[in-house]
Amino acid sequence: MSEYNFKEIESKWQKTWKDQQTFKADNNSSKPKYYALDMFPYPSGAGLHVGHPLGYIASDIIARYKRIKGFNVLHPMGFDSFGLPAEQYAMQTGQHPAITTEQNITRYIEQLERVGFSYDWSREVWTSKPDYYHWTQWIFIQLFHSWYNKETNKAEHIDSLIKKFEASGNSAVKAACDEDTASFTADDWKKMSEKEKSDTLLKYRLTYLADTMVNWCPALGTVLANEEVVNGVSERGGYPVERKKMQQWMMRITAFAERLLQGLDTIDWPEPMKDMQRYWIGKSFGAELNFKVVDKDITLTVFTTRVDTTFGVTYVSIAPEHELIAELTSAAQKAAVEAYVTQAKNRSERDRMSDVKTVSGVFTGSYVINPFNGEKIPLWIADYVLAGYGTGVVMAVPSSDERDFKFATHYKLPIIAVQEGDRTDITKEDFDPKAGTMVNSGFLNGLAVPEAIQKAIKFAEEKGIGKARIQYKMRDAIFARQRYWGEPIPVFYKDGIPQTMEEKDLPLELPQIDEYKPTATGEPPLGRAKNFTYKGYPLELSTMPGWAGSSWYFLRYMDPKNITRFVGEKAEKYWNQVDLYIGGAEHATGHLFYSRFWNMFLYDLGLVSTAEPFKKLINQGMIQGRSNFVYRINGTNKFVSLKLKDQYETTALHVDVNIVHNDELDTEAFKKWRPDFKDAEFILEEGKYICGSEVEKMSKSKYNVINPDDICDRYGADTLRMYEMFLGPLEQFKPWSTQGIDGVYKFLRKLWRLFYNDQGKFLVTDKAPTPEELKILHKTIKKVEEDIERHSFNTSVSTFMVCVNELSSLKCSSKQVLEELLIVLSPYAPHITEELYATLGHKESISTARYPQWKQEYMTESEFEYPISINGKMRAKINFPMDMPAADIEKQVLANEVVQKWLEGKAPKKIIVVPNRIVNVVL
RNA sequence: GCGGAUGUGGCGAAAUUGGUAGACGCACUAGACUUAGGAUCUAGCGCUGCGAGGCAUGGGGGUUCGAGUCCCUCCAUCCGCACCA
Repeated sequence: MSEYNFKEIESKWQKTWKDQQTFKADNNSSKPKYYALDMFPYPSGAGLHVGHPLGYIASDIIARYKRIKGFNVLHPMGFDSFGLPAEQYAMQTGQHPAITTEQNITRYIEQLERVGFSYDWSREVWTSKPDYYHWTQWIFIQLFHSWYNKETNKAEHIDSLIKKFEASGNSAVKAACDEDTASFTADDWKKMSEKEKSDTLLKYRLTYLADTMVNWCPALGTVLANEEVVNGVSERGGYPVERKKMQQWMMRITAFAERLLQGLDTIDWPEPMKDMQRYWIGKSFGAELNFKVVDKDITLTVFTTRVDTTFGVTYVSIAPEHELIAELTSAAQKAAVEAYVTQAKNRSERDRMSDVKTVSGVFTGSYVINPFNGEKIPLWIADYVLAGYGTGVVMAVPSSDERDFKFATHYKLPIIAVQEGDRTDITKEDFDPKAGTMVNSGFLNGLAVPEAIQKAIKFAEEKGIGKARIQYKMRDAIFARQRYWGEPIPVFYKDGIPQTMEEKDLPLELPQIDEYKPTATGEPPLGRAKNFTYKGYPLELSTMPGWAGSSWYFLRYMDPKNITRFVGEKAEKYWNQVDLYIGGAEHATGHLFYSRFWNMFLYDLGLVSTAEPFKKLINQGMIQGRSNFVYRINGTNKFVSLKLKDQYETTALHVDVNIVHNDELDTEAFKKWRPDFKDAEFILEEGKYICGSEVEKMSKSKYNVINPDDICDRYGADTLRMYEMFLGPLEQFKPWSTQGIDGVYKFLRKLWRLFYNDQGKFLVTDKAPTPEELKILHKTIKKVEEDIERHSFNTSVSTFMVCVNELSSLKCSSKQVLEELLIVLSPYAPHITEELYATLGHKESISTARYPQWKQEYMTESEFEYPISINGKMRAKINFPMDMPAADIEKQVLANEVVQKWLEGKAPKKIIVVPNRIVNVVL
């Protein structure tokens, strides 16, 4: 072969790897293990674009690197194949989502294989396959039969809770449970009916049914999770979303709040990612305080982080959704309150968000007593109070809280300063509510804020009017969607009591239905299934949300074919934990959070060996598209070039980036692109039509999608891989551009020419390497190893380029040198290195080679060229032996004539010699 | 508003613990070889100046013999959260 024929080479090796199962991971290996994982994709109809493989290439480099470093590597791929788009498509066309999904996956696999990933395809999982969701359902059942014991601080089987109830009721039980759980004795428990017992236990189960306010999307006919609602409309489709009370399956993730928070300190994740999760959990320290309602037998409890300001409370405000509002409203205020509550409830999420600045509220007519000073203060309803956080009741301290201040000013409520520097009437800029010492605050006067808080809590606890409390922002997760294309929930209802199916009867397969829409009576699509029952009882009609299957798939890869367990014990112990997880930062509060939750739960049950599923996480940045535009003069079929467009009234239109080269439009191709442009005319600048450009998300509708197959056709997979790495730091967001891909392609051809000249003559010899060649090689081995360990892939590509340039200008032909270079390069460019490695006479794949050990002795220099700086300016360069003492260097520097010239006869104040770095002369 | 990230040539970017800023690649310029070149090779390429030199890492200030790197401050862009008491 005289030319670098990447097409032939790549298809040959991809076939060989597949046939010989080169990358099959071994579950019975004595080697150390390494688990490198990509976030598996949702297979969309559009196929892969060049942005998808970015993270996959990085993890593949690491997987291949670890293999030649002697690890047994698990590097799997699969598909998150339940999801809304396939279902939407089914609703429009009637095609079963399973068919759509399978077609898309087939296409994804084809595309992935062309890039030459070293996946162990024998472990492929799809979340929509019954043999997979069997175990998703099984985990759901385990959650249902568990509760969270705050004493042992872990999840336990529900039986241990029932025993406690039987022995002594629930008063001594410390558990994560619903807020409204009433207390009962052992006798009460025994007297309860089946239904009552079931209802009680639901308040403790880790997955439970509850009436909650949900985000209901009428257009999609389903509830949505908070993170699926963006700006008051659905993330997918952009349909309006409203608040609605519905009975839903929930996951008691809040039980794990503290451990999910603490666990962050034990894992190697990007700090911004941890911060997002910390913020999502939203832990705050504070206290609850009781406010007795005047003339009523009601006490309202508030949560506050600033008990120290209690003397400054001038009113108490309550959320419009609060259950006690009717009881708390006086006859005189009844009409006003009802009107306000109705209006507040009907306000959509979107209105509320776009309108955070307006204050609104209404007086209830009731008063409460400030527990610190016994003063009577009014009780207001205000929609800035959230029903779902804390107790839904807030003590308002206008002098120290921005919102309370606004509200008090608006409704002319009194304001009492409780700290030095507090504002009482006008808004002061630079107001720090934690700075001043306490005033007007009885026993707290003169204290600084932290001490005042401690003293106030102590006071409240002693008086029995309140206590310290830790509050989290995080809410329990809704675990049901009224959709078809998801895991059926393995629950049936016997006399209205929810029960889980027997494990031996799993999986509960998705039934066939004739249409994928909700039923006429508003039931989910599963309501259309015939005989959808279990033991004669009706089954749950909701399905699981999208994150169910993805919350544990990393465990299934360890033992994907196991039919008796979600993962075999031995396999789980061996693979243990994902060593490196690469994926997008957009999953911070979704997938990554839920996966940690499920894994921690399984850990409590002794089913997995590590509490945290992902030891190290890297976020790859998104590759954006670069769109091109043409400018059509309004009302004509004339197009004007970029610089001249301001002289006309024009409309910018996206143009297919494939008919634009370096922003110059191929006008002939443009005329053929779409029929209505057949007769297009152009106003050119300097004989060219120049297009405008913009960086946007890659999408079909913007005609800016670059397909990896096209790059593979033109330059080959090895070039694609190296170029994507060369583009810049992995974490960075960057627009796709092929400017520069030639440089990478040239590099690979240059590498090829080290082995074969233009006539196809094999150049490699058994000649002993020269010291210079060894130095170049070993510098490269060391640098690339360091780069991979710190995930700086872009600099490695540069290192390889320098190495090949230098070897080629030395006309290096040494087999020893070239072979070691190939091994080091193989994770980046697996096909070409595999081919060349074979031409050196190897029968085994290069992935079985060992990463060469770099040796300092080849790199050691005898001399170092010192830059000499005078007063911080570089003025000369002088060579000195590596181990020369600083004092000798000093003397010789002063004797140097160039230095003398710059010194102009003056004696230096001091001379700083940094060995093997620099000599600095200070005048 | 709160939290986070980023800012270096015409462009993508390097600079790992403060030590010759701009490695490597693209684009560009000149030359060589060639019937030709979207091939290959050689050289040049931050700005400014004829030159010695001077000026340059978003702006301003500081620490240091020495700052892209550390500290203060301001600005711009992007991302996440957003009435969380």
